Amino acid sequence: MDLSSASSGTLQRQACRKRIIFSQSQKDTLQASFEQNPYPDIASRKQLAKETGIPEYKIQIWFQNHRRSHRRQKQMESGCSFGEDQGQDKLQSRTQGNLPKEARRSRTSITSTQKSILVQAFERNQYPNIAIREELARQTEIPESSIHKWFRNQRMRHPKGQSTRKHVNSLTVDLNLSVQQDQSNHSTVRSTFHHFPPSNSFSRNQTLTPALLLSYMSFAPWDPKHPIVSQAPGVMMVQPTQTLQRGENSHSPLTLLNHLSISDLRRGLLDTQTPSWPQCQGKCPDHNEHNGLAGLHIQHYSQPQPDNKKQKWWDQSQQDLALITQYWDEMCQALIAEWEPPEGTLWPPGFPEMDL
DNA sequence: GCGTAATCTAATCAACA
DNA sequence: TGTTGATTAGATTACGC
Repeated sequence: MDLSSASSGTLQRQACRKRIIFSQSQKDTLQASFEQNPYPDIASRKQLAKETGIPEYKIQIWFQNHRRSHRRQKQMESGCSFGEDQGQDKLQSRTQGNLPKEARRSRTSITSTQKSILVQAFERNQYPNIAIREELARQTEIPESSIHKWFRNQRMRHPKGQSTRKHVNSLTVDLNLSVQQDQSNHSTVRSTFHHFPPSNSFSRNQTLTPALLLSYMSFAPWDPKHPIVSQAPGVMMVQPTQTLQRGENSHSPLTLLNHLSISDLRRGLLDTQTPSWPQCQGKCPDHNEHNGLAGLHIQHYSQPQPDNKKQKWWDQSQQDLALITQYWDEMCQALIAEWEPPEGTLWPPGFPEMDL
């Protein structure tokens, strides 16, 4: 199995373990145990697992969820007051750390071989779905639940910036984005190509977001001392916006050669009030979604996104994309209007006649 | 629509090299 | 003592009834 293949947000459904429904007798057993002790140790959980036939890690999750709903219920009963109950719960939960040695699951020791497998998988995907975790469990002979914990701990302890950067890079690869520097044409002029991805490379799950567009643009080697605007004969190719918008099957990249200042475009985009980036309203629990790129919101595609979120995001992106392309058109038209091709400008073969 | 299983982050404890 | 596996609370998502 290719562990990297199932890593994108497209696997929303497969990403989650199949939900099981406990039978009434199983619930009764768990409930009875909960009333005796809402914090069962590993031995009790294993005993419950044996009695109910439910895997031990699921019992652990059941207790976690049940404690939470129990707390919520108590809060409701006490008029939503964050008072003593919560404090007691917190105290109780924290004292769990002082439980006797046998209360916790024995610490899994991971060998260097096993670790190298996990690290490789982690480098490919920090959020493995159940299929990948189970495959890793099979490969390493470590329980799947321990693998899940290992990834959780690894994400926590791994430098965020590293993963974010890696992620942006992977997006760049995914979208066939490339920035090429032509060093052959002119010895004194920096001719920079900016290839936009073929429009058909934007799938539902690989949305060209404004932030992505900007992050792509930021790859352009902008140097204020050496603006990209060239004084040399050059070529400007602009793919019609409609192709980008309609997603037509065009493989010819949108190319700007020599005459477009990326910083201008970027400034224009940032100055534009209309594109509304998805904002975190109030607190935003998913801190991973913040990478500080110009205060924009970079979607984490490696993490499965809920469908409703994806849909909103997609809808938003469609609107934003339309605005961007509209701005793009305006920019291009302005440039075309102002630009006078120097004598001797060579048009590429098959390049359509432009009505200048 | 609701209850809840499954998942996430963040904080913390504790085993072990 | 630092590293890291295990556990917790709290928040959220989404499945199944």
